[in-house]
Amino acid sequence: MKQDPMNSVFAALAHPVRRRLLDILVGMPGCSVNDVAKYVVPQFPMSRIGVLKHLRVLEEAGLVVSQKQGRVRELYFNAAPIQLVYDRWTSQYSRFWAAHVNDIKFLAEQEETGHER
Amino acid sequence: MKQDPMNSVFAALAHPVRRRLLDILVGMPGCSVNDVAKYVVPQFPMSRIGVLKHLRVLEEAGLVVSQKQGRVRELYFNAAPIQLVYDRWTSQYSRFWAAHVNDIKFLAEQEETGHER
DNA sequence: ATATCATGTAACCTACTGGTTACCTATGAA
DNA sequence: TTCATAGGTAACCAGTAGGTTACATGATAT
Repeated sequence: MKQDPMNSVFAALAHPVRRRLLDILVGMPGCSVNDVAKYVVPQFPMSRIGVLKHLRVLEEAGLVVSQKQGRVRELYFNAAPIQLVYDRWTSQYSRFWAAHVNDIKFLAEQEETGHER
Repeated sequence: MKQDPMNSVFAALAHPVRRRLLDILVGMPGCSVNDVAKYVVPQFPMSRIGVLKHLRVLEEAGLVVSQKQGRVRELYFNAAPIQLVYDRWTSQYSRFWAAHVNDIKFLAEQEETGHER
């Protein structure tokens, strides 16, 4: 059905609740399902099951990986699918990105020298 | 409804036909609606109106801009919204991109020295 | 052992997305 | 003027995405 694996990634990123979920997992890796629900529900009112279903979409896209510890499931963000998308798009649209490569080089040097921000 | 302008960008990118349309416009800037339909329909069988509706979604997200010349509409890809998304995401997820910054630096130097590929 | 808590499944409902056909408008060509 | 062509609107329809409640399961704490 989804012959293109990028498709599920784009589809997963299309919903604001799922992007928020990724934000939360980036900031708090290893979060449990209930924890993550506590953080997202005030902004996007919905039931715990709603959150669960969004998490499943993210997992099927490979953007979230999880590991069960006892009865809690630890959730982690996985950047690999996004990087795949990025690589393909930059090679295809590279000339449209020319204006930004200097910013990226700057960021790269910041990372190398250990400077934060 | 869409308080976040990034939302419409992500939503627009979520559909494979719309991503294909962007590809076509990157390769053939100034294409007409009918031309673009001729290219996309063999891959994604649908009517001209279907293509038209996808184009509208892309335009509302700012990913496509158009300009009417006589009775034909010239369509162009616009990278600005994608770059906005990219900027916000890299600043937020920068540490997850560390493994790739060297590739990006390499790409940047390729661009500077005018090397293609 | 029992109660509680974290997670998951099932069934269902609503609204919107993605598609269609039919018709309309306006420009360019004969 | 008349015809063909490029584009657009309107109305409609089916499928699925996103949400719910109710219930089930399995691990932990008392």
